[in-house]
This record gives sequence, structure tokens and C-alpha cells, in this order.
Amino acid sequence: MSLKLTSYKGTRDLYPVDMAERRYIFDGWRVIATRYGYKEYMAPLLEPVEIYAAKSGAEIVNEQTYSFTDRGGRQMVIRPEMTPSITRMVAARRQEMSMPARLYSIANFMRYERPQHGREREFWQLNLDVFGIDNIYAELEIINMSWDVLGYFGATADMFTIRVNDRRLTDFIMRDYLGLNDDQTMCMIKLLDRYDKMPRATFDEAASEILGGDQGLIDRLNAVISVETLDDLPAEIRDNQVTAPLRDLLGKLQLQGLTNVVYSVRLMRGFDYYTGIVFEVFDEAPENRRAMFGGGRYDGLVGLFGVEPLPVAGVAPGETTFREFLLAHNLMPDFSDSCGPNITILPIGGSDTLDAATDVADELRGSGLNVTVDYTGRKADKQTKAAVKNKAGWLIYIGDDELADEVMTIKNVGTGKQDKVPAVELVSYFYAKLDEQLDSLLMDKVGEEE
RNA sequence: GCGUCUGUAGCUCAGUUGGUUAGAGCGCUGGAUUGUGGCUCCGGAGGUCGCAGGUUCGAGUCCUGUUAGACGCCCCA
Repeated sequence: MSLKLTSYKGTRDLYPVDMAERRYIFDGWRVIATRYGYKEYMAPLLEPVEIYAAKSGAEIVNEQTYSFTDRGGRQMVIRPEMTPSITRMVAARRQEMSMPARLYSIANFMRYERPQHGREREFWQLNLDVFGIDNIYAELEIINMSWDVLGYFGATADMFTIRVNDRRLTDFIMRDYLGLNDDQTMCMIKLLDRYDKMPRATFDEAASEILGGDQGLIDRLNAVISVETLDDLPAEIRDNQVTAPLRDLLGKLQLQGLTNVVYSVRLMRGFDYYTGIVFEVFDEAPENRRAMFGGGRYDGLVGLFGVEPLPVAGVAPGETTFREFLLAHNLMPDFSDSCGPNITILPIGGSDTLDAATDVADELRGSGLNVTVDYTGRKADKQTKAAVKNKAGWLIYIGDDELADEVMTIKNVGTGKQDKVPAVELVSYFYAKLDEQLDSLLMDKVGEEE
């Protein structure tokens, strides 16, 4: 009976190449968050169950979280999301924090769900939240960041669409325009959320049932579900003040040249804690069309902690769907040849050369260079082959001759050229080479810009 | 919780109507070459054919169950 080789269901093993891809994504996220003045925080991996129960249904928390009882009898949960935690943190310093507070984190979460395309049990998310701005500029900033977070990696407007809606407008349509009660509204929102997933006939049938077969209401519903812009809405909705925030936001985004932002009357984002504008970023890759991530305004949560309420807008891109977006649009660099140290020392003589290699490695490392040593004692060709495969930039051969002469043989893997360098000049040799590399990199960069 | 598809070497796969000891390429590893990489040649390791039952003289192959994975549904904070 041997141990299993596979990782736990819904989790991923990240080998160096995978990790390089993750680092690439996270580093880009940090650049954009920082560029907008957001500061990084971190919350605990575990939270008491109550913090989620207030917001999500008890059912969801019980069935879809990893939870356990600690030794003190407390019901604890591995965080399934960041919003309650950061809300708690901000609420705890409600009086002393200067507003607006712009905060971000990149963290992992766990949900006990069936893994499928784009969904894992353990996943990482960038959480961006701005606290303390009650006007539309908060949403504007969040959507701009969502755009830039993709644009930073080379995404262009044709690769994705940002769909925007307003919870208050949806409520108006459900209650005032259609005259639905709470239950009907809830069912209708759920139904609209799945509109694109079902055949039209199925939708019509379900809608008719919710509306009690009232043909007048069905006609009114049909008049709104297929509109593409705010202006296409029936006059009694279009001319109501409830459309003002969306109109304002869309106008501002248009002025900024964000051509791929559209109004979507069917966008629902579940119906948890959002109180105003909601939006979703859609991948338009033909083989990958679906919602990547979303966000919106949630003004009601801070107050749940018993402090003066605060308006909040946020967005949370997930690594899983983000990675697939980059792959689908050919935006992920190839990291398969970018791991490994710069310099590999190959001792190819007696055991003396192993000791000498260790000393040389120590000296170079002391000067800030990345160095590894092949201690296998294999023949020179095997050592060379392994080092090249590991993407070493330079090889230092230390054999009996080098030891005797105190001169090292250095090979540039890229060019195949070799130099004989006195042992005492090794460090300055490599720094001169690094300078050359930097210069040529700068030249390339200048060349690109021209 | 429900459904569909897929499990043969580390990877990609072959394996005839059920028939001896289960194969190939790549990868890994050693040698040809007691001191130099991407070629070439020769060797080696690595498989209870996902697991368990059943049918059969005989099962990688057929049947049943089960498990794991992928993808959908439900859900998606």
C-alpha cells in the first residue's frame, strides 16, 4: 500500500513552471493595485462561522465551507471569501482610519464544491475594495482597475466585455414595473441570471409560471429582457430617476474610451449583499465564453459590525479564470526555460575540485550572484547536459588543471564561447558580463520604443 | 446531491474476434568518450493494464460494482 501521488480533490500542485505563471499574474495584480494607491493587507485563514452567516445563507455556509470545531468548542471556517474579513478589519478601526480607505490582498480561499472548468476547491483571488466613497466615482475607479488589471497583461477591448447593471434598477423593474412580490422577484432574478444557459422556450415557460400566466406581464417582461442599452428600455423605466447612476457611470466610462463596457439588464450577480451598481467581466474567447469575475457596491456590510455604516465598492478577480483568460488569448509567456541559477559550477576532477567548487560558489554568492554546484561526480558531458537543461547562463569548469593553475574555465551557454579567468578575478568578470547584458537589454528596449 | 465521458510506464499512446512472458516514442538514467550541451549508437530502471467481483480452460480486451479525474447541472458568497 503506497501513498497517493495526486493532490487533494480541487487543489493543484504547483511545480516551478506553474509557480512562475502564478507569480507573473500576482506581480501584475500588485503593480495595478499599487498604481491606484491601494495598500496591501492580510486577514487570518480562519474565521468564526458567524461572520459569514450574517451575510450568506446558513445553508451555503454549512454545506460549502470547510468548517470544524476548535478545541475550545468554537465553530471555525476556512475563509471562503475575503469580504467579511476585510469588512471586520475596517469596522474595527472605523474611527481612526482615514477615508477613503483603499485596500487590496492576494489570498487563497477554500470552498467545498464539485470542481469543474474554472472552479477549484482551493483558489486565489485579488480583492480590491475602496471604503468611504458614496458616489459613482468609486465604481468608476473599480471598473477602471478591472480593465487595467487585464490590460496590463496585454488584453485588448475585443478580448473581453464588461457588463454593468444596477441592483436598484433591477428592483424597480421587478416591483414597480412588473409589480412582483418578494418571492416572485427572487425567482425572477434567479431565472434571469440563467437566461443565457437555457433555450428560449424553457425560459418563457419558467417566466410564465412566475408571472402566473398573466399575458400582460409576460409582454412587459419581454419588452425589457432583450434590450441592449438603457435607451431601449420602455419609457416608464427609461425616464425614471432610478436609471441616473447607471447613465452617469456608462457616460463617464465612454468618455474614457472604454468601448467594451455595456449595460446588461440580465446581469444579476446572485443577490447577496450588493446594493447598487454591479458588474461582471466576460471572457469573449470563443472557446471560453463566460463570466471571469465581478464586483459592485455593497454599502450595508460595515454597519453589521455595530459601527457607523460605510459605503464600499469592490471587485475580486480570481486566479483560475484569469489564468485561463491569458492562455485562451495567448497572453501567457512561456516560463518553461526561465528557472535555474545563473551560474553552475561543474567540478570535473578529483574530490579536491568538489571542495574548490564549494569555495568558489560561496565567494560568488557572497557577491550577490546566483550559483549552484553539480555535486554528483558525473562525467563532464553529463554535468554539462544537466546544467544546460536547467537553463544555466554560465558554466564554470573546475578540473585538476584549473586547480593547479588557479584559472577557471568559464563557458557562456548561449554563445558556447569559453574564457580562461584567473580565480581572483571571477567576481569582477561576472559583473562585467552582467553590465553588458543590462546594456544590451536597454538597447533592445530603446529599439522597441522607436 | 444528479448526469455524461475517460482510466494501459513519469508523459503521449498502441495492444487484432478474448490466447504464451504487455509494447513504442519521448522523458529519466548509465555507457560509447578517466575534461565540455541540443546529434548518433548501445544498455538500464520504471506496469499487480485504476480497484474489486463475475463470465471463461484462459480477461488489458466481455459484464457488474466501485474509485479517481475531466466536463456539465444544482450552487457559485
